[in-house]
Amino acid sequence: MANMSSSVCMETPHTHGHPHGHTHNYNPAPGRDFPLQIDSCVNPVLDYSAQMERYRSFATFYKNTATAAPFPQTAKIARIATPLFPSARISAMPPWPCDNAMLWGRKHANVNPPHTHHRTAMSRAEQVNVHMASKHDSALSMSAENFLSPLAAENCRGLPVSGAECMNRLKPVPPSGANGDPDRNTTFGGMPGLGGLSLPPGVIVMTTLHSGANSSGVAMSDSAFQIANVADCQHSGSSCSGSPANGSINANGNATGSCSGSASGAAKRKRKRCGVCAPCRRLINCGVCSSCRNRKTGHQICKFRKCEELKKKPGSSMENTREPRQQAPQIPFAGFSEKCTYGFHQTPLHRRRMQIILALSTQKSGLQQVAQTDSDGIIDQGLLVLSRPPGLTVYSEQFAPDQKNHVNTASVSCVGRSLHTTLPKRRGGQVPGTQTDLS
DNA sequence: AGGTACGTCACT
DNA sequence: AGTGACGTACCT
Ligand SMILES: [Zn+2]
Ligand SMILES: [Zn+2]
Repeated sequence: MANMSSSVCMETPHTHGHPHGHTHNYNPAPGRDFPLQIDSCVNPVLDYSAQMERYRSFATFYKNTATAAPFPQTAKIARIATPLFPSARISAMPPWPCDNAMLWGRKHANVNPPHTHHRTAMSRAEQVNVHMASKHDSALSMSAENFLSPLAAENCRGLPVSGAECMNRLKPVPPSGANGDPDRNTTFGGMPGLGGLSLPPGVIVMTTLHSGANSSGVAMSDSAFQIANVADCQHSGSSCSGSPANGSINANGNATGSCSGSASGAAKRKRKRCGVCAPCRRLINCGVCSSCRNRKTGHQICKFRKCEELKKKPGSSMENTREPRQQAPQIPFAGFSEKCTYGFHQTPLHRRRMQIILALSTQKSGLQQVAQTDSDGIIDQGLLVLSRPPGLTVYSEQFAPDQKNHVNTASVSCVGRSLHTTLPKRRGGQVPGTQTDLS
């Protein structure tokens, strides 16, 4: 605690990549991590609009019909979400109506190991996951207090600290994951900056103007939280090429190709989700689609999470067969083989400015970092924050307010992966629940 | 045992 | 095509 402020790592935007000669400096190669940079305001938006419309209708329906707890799992979520969003406990409402504990890394994802799947059209930098559920403020109440005080932006600036100190945060923390009791000091709980003024080890500052189109008044904060299951390549050295048995999300040693037991079981073999497509990377159930609503009897995954591959007919795209050929392109998460939890949060500042915060945490080591916009500036360049290996490297990359669609989109790169989020500009009682699986 | 979700079918 | 239901594979 004494070093709350001293443990802050912060780089200024000019660093643009090689502040300390860290191992994993990010080369902002356009087209690599952010191939959609240019049209990121187009495709994602379309996606957003489509889903938004859909969600609205669902939400409207539920607003009128459902009353207390349309989603019985809410309590569970609230409990699970607590470490990140304390008020969730208070309100007993999840940030979004869904029932997915997996999103917090406590559930197992049944997916094909990456190397057995031939990815098709999925760019890892694709932007997806626009989740919006029309709800009331109750659902939003968790935002501001839960994540970061609006003042934090001001307070976090200009706190030069050596990367070494960031390493202090690397001390192992009991995997809250076990489940059950995610009490404070786990995951984000140990992130002092999220509740008050000081900041966690890493701080990125990305800035932008919040073109608040309308709503001159101050809006409440919105946030989109994401959990990333960072399946990494056995840090240092052996990449995860061969065995899927390393305990990361994609590595549930299942019988993907090897068919456990009976080789010719044929017939009823269930295909498994690819784990890499956009829907697969989405970890949070929307809670409002037909599958979510009908989960009890339908036994179907959320429509927004339905694997693209599984949507295809079993026969098509010889993908289903075995043959790995070569593992899907994977970005090395150097020295980072843990699940990573991250959340975006935006808070309106004075005068149309919007602060975007990215908080990131590994569940096991407790490594935490936060990236956020500051109140004046220019975003463009990302800066990097970090701690050294096996730390995280976070770069702010892009923040783009979209006037027409009233959303803000933020993209950052984290340990080689891009994270993207879309947040509603106005409070409107909408709670984005986006997520991206980084694996 | 219990949860998740794939495959499939019936109904609309 | 969308939805709801069921059986059940595959997990923990
Ligand atoms: Zn859904
Ligand atoms: Zn998939």
